[in-house]
This record gives sequence, C-alpha cells and structure tokens, in this order.
Amino acid sequence: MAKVDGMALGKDYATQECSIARALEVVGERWTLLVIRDALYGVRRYNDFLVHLGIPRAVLAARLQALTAEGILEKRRYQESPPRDEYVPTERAIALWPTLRSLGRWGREQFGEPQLRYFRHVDCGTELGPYGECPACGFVVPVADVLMEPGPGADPDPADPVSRALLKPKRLLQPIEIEATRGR
Amino acid sequence: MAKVDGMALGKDYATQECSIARALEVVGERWTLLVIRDALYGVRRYNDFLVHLGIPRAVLAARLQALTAEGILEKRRYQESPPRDEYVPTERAIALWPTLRSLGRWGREQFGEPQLRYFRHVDCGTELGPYGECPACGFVVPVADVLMEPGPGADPDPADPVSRALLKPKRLLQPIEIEATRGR
DNA sequence: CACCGTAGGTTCGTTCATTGAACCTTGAGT
DNA sequence: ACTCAAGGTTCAATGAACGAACCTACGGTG
Repeated sequence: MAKVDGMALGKDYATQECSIARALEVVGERWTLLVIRDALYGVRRYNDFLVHLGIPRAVLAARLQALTAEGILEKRRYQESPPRDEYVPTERAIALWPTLRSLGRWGREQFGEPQLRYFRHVDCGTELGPYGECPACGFVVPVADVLMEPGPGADPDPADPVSRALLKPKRLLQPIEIEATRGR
Repeated sequence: MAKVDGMALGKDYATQECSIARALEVVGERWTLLVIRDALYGVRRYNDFLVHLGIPRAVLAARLQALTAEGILEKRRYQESPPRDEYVPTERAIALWPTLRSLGRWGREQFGEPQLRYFRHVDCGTELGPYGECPACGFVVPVADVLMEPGPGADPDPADPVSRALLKPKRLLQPIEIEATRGR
C-alpha cells in the first residue's frame, strides 16, 4: 500500500514554487487541520478523534498515519496490555497554533458567528489577540499556557463525551478527561 | 447546477462547533487557498490563475464562483468589448493574509526550504515577522504596504509569464503586469 | 468456559470530486 | 473569411471520501 514511488502523491500542488503550497501538501487535505486542532485541544486517542470529528474511520486512520509520518503527531504506546497507542502533537503541530488561531478568528469575524471558545493567557486571564499573543503581556503566549474555555455560543450539553470534556476550562495540550460512564 | 437545496454541500464539516471548521468550509477545499494567495499577489484574470496554478479549468471556474459568492473575491468588468472580467480580492480576502503568511512560514521553517520570497514593510524595508507585523515599526503592516520580492530560492527564469511577472518586486494587491509578447 | 465489551483498526461497494482533453462563444484584428 | 484570445462549459475516466460491516486482541463477567 506504500506509495513509495517517485512522487505521485494525489495531493501535490506540483509546480508551485511556494511555501504555502508546500504547507498545504502536508496539511491541506480534508480533515487534516481539524485533526491537528483536536490534538492541540488535548484529544489523543483514535476513538476520541472519531466521535468528536465524525470522520470516517478509514480516513482518520490514513490521516493519523500521514501526520505521524510527517512528524506532526507522534504515536506513543500508553499501555502494554492490551496494547494501546495515543497520538501526541509534536513541536511541528504546536508551531501551527498561530495559523489555526488566525484561521479561526477569520472564520468567526467574517461570518459573524457567536464566540464558541475563549483562549486566554493563563497567567493573566487576558484573551489572546489575532495570532495568539497576549495583548497585556505583549508576547506570543506559549501554547501550553493558553487556557481554553467555552464561550457564549457553545452548546452547554453536547452529545459526545469528547465535546463534553472540552467544555471545562483547560490548557491546550493537556489531555482531555472523559467522564467514565455517563447516564444519558 | 445550483445547489440551492438545504445544505448538502460536499465540503461541510457538519457537526463541528468551531470557527476553524467554519473557515475551512469556505477556504478548505483543494486549490482555494492558493487562488486567494494569487489574488493577493496581484493575479486577477482567469487565464493568469490558470497558467500560474496549473489548475484544471473546470475547478478554477468553480472556485472563482464560490469565492465570489462568499464575498472573498469580487468579479469586476474591466473592459466592455469584448466583455472581460477580473477577480479582485475583497476585504475578506485581505483579512486572510496573516493566516496565509503564517502558514507559509510554517511550511518553510518546518521543512527547511530555501526562502522563495521576501515580504518587507515598504516604508522601512524590514522583513515581516511571523504574522505579518513589522518588527521595526511594531505594528501589523497593511497588506497594501507589503513589498514582495524574490528570495534566493526563487527560479530566476520560470516558464510561465505570471511567475515571471511576480519576479519583479511589487506591492501585494498591485495587479501584475504581464510582458506583452515574449520571445521564448 | 462462553460471552460481551472496548480500542483500534481494515475491507469494500457506492458516491462524489478532481482531472485533462475537447469544445463553445464573443468579439477583435488582418 | 479567417484566425486569435479570453473565459468559459461538457464529458469520460480516475481517485478520494463515505459509511457500513467486519476483524483482532485483550479484559472482564457470570
């Protein structure tokens, strides 16, 4: 199944001499940026991505593998028996945060959505600016120091456990905690 | 051909409660961000997008129409006879510049490409920072004041006339000028 | 021991989007 | 009368995404 030959990848923006095109070859496919977003939000397990994104299983498996191969996620054994792996964002994924932040802002500002999440500097509580900087402190906040909490537009009782886990304020990169058994 | 019904669009990240997903519904399809990038670089005409991107005609037509419908490009008559239209980036497209800038930087930094283009503050010549700000002046440079010029990695004699037109230093948004007839 | 549940996949037939080549249209130029 | 350029549309073939079903390894329960 390996597509080892030359460079016949299906996603290539072949002749583009441009680092934007280069970036899109890696993260430009459908679902890919949402997988990375979830990883930064603290999602780590196959099943959690699955239910949170509503992505077809085969596509998720393909994306996780590609992202691992590109060094954007790291597959890591978190228990031996039964063997279970989680996917952890690497520096490369973390370096994408300002891009995701500014893309999200664009989406909300241009299409007048209600605010779904706040991102704050955990040290001072100030909401982040357009590219992830703290307006009060005057520097770009390290991703691990970003506090994520639900905004006024967020659904207060979502169906899937991952969305519920993301409702309580938490730092980015911090793994989510799924409630054990829920009585729905 | 109109897909007026409900919302059965093929690109929807249906259940995602997230402005990143919202943004990707609009600009997340293949080629779309590259079309917008070209528009910011000064490309305006159907044929110029076509040769510069190497995109299939049908896909280009579809993307231009969608982007126009979303208010990201504006279709504008630039001559009456024969009737010819150009596609001009709106504020919505311009607002996407920091995102594109940071995406491009990510691509170059993470994958160690040579620098293909410099973006400078036209007032002071300083190269822009990660999200389009001028490190010397301390503010985000208006897109119209960004000077684009080729970097060391750029092909000095590209095949298509659009790439050649993009070789000479110019401001973003400024329409490109194609050399009339070229003797290749 | 038989059975069920869970995590993390793979397989497969259907549907949908992308591709590239060919064709069409309007008006200008010669 | 022909040819050319710009800006498209149409169409058959290919490739990717979808979703349902299936598979595997292990643990726990009765």
